Amino acid sequence: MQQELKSDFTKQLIIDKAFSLFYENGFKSTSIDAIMRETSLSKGAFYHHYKSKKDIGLEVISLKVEKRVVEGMILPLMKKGNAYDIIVKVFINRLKEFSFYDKQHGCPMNNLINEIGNTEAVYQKALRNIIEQWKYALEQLIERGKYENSIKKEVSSKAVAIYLISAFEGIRGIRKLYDNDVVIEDFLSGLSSYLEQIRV
Amino acid sequence: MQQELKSDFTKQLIIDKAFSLFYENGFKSTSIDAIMRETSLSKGAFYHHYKSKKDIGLEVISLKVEKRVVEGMILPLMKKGNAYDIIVKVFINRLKEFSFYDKQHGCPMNNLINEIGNTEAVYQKALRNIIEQWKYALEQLIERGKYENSIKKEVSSKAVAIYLISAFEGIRGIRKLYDNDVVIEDFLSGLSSYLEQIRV
DNA sequence: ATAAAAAAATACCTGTTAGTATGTTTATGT
DNA sequence: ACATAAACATACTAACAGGTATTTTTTTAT
Repeated sequence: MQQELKSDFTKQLIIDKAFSLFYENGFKSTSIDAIMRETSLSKGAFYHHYKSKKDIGLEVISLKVEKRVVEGMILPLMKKGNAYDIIVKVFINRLKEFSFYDKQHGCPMNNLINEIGNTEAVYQKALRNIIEQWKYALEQLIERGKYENSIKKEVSSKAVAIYLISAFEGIRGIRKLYDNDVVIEDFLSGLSSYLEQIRV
Repeated sequence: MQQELKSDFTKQLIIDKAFSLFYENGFKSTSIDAIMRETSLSKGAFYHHYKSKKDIGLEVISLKVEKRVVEGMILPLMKKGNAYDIIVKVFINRLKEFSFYDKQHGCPMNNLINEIGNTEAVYQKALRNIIEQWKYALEQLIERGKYENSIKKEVSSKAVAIYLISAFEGIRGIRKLYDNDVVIEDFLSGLSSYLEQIRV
């Protein structure tokens, strides 16, 4: 039992450090050596727990990246309350509240989508799965908003959902090119106006 | 004179092959050896014309990537005609007309933004420069549309411009995760509705 | 024709990479 | 207590990376 705890702890440590390095320097630029240097463990420890770099990449996507999107963008959509208000709150507030570090490094998911999203089918599938979850939750909320009469009945839930997600991921990338938030402020203004148009 | 032509030809060949490989496999995953294998020339030829990988990266950005965005998304905005119609045409049509290859590999600029946009100041600047040109041209066109009464006077040109660009780049990344165009069709529906809202 | 310079090729160097083979330490079940 | 297996460490390999040094080939100006 003590052994299992130790194993779980080590695996979690490796995943956490791997996520940070992938986020800061990219997936391809991060070596197994660099990850294990961060954990203060050896390469032997890594290959005892994971079978390849691809393996840890998939673990990071499904455990860390997905968790981040679920907690930051999906679960908040499922709360009770006015559907329109929830969308505004989640999209606008999340963008406003990113740390400097997060703004500088962009969206971990979007970074991976653009760096390795079309290189290997397994990465593609793991990342697509996150987008699908997000898209589905947002579509459901918009449907609810139409039903509860806080969102216009004429809008297409699918269309609004993918349009919102695309815009959000897009600005997260573009912001990486700047040293200030001007571009985010303009974006927020555009987003607010857009949301006004789907409001009932 | 013959020598200069030869030199120019070789440099262009290297840039073209480098662009294709960066686009298909990413910047970091593309080696100088791989580029020169494509040109059927030697490494010596590469280092005769360029001083480093960073050097060719910047050349590809400012000559190939920028050209692509300018020709595909910026110059078409500057044509004569109804401003609103031009925006619809450029954004909708361009997205519809991408080849399978282009849809699969995403936007070369967006790929680079997310892969190396925050690693080196020189890359950041070169890529930011393209975004700024695009943003400026779009803002100008929206202003013209307001003046000519094809676009609502209440909208913020800056806000609409960055919102449109973000959404466009965002969907180009997300599309990489899929094997079909469903996500693009939904996006186009969302984009059309959005544009309807800024129409006078 | 020939010297100088540009273009390109060859061979190499040093560091890094993912991954393996093999050993040592630590926990576990009997 | 002891055999077994898991956890981890050490040392290595083979391929590949970016870059350099040096030589050969081609062009150009005189």
